[in-house]
Amino acid sequence: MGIESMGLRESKKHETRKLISDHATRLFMEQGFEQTTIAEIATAARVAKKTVTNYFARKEDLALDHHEAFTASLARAVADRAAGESALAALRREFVAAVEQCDPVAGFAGPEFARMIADSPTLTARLRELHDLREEALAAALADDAPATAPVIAPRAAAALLAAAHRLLFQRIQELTLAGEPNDRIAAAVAPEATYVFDLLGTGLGEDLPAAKA
Amino acid sequence: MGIESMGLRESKKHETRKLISDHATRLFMEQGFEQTTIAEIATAARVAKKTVTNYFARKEDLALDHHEAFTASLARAVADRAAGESALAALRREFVAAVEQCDPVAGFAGPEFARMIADSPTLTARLRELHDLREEALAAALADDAPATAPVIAPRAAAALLAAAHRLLFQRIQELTLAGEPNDRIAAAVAPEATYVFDLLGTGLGEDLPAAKA
DNA sequence: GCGAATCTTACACTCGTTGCAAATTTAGCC
DNA sequence: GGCTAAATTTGCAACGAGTGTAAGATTCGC
Repeated sequence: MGIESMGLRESKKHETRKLISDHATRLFMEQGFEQTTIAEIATAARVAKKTVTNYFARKEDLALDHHEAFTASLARAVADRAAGESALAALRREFVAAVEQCDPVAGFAGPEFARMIADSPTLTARLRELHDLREEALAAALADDAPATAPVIAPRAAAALLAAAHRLLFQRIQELTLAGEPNDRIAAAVAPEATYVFDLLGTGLGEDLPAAKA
Repeated sequence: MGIESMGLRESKKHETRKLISDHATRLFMEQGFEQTTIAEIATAARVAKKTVTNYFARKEDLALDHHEAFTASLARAVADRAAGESALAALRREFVAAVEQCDPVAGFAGPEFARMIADSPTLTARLRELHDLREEALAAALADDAPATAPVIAPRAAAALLAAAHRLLFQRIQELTLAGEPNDRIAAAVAPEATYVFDLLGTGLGEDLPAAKA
């Protein structure tokens, strides 16, 4: 159902929310997250400070709002995969595709956005939490498909490793973004690294990888 | 060098820090982390509130103070391993040993302590950060041993997977502690799960593990 | 002792967050 | 259109974490 199908009250709520969020994002980019106060955002959006905190329970939510797509991405890829495809193959395919189209879900954000997160301990912590939620959702999806004979830890173990791979590559993309690399060069650099990481996930660390001590 | 070898000033600083930390820990256990205020801790320790925040920059540090041993544990196990032993083998051995002796570094804490963390979003976030720092330290240690021919992502990839395994098993121990299990039963339950997880790390997820979709 | 360095303290302040009740706006109905 | 009920916005007050500052107290090196 779209905006047209809701009443005036509900539609105004969406407007107000977007109004606040837009001003917040702009100020965060201009001044940084920690340097911007909620009172400042309220003034810019011409609403009461309490209205801001009514819509967004925590300040972090003003910057990292629509995380639903992010936290659900891995679980969805697993749940939606074709019959016979392994979870690893599905997640690998998903990541490669996301890199090709520079999907924000994979870590592609503007340099300003990446800078905003990197400069803020609060946002960095929140992002860590989102990675965790993503892993939990993945574990639940894997548990749905797990054979009854598998140990109970199996889906969580697979989720931990798969989510760790995605998180590492996400951070790598962020890192290159912060270094000023354009998206196409980032994609070119990360693609072979993704191949390496997912191959590693498939075949294991082995007994002497990355290296036995000389 | 021990306490006896330092001057009066330094020795009093240690006393004051321990005094504050002890009162804080006691109050956290009695009332919960979020329910205890810094002012309350200061009053209990008979010092100024500012003295508390001088010693402990953040409230979380009052509960999770000596994290050095934790964040360095994986990197140290890798750096100290015998010649010829793989990083995976060393970390596996390290974890098994930690479980056998119910080491807090592996996740063994009293039920009250586990409850304190689980009930506090602040402490949970801080613990997440400590897991992250531990992974970073491990990546640095692995990078020291990595052959020059390996891709730059290799040590970070191995660290991400190895740290994810340790984090998962840590959480599992916490979870069983919260469920009221005694340490010996936790160790008995986690040992085979550790075997499973580290085997998985060694051999990889494969192409149809944990399961291809039916 | 005595000056210098350091630690402790009190005070004031900013900011995120919450609770509450009044004022405003919208919804549903006559 | 007008009226009541519900929801939203607002202002105000308060709490708690964290910071800066300057004065007082303690310790150090000589």
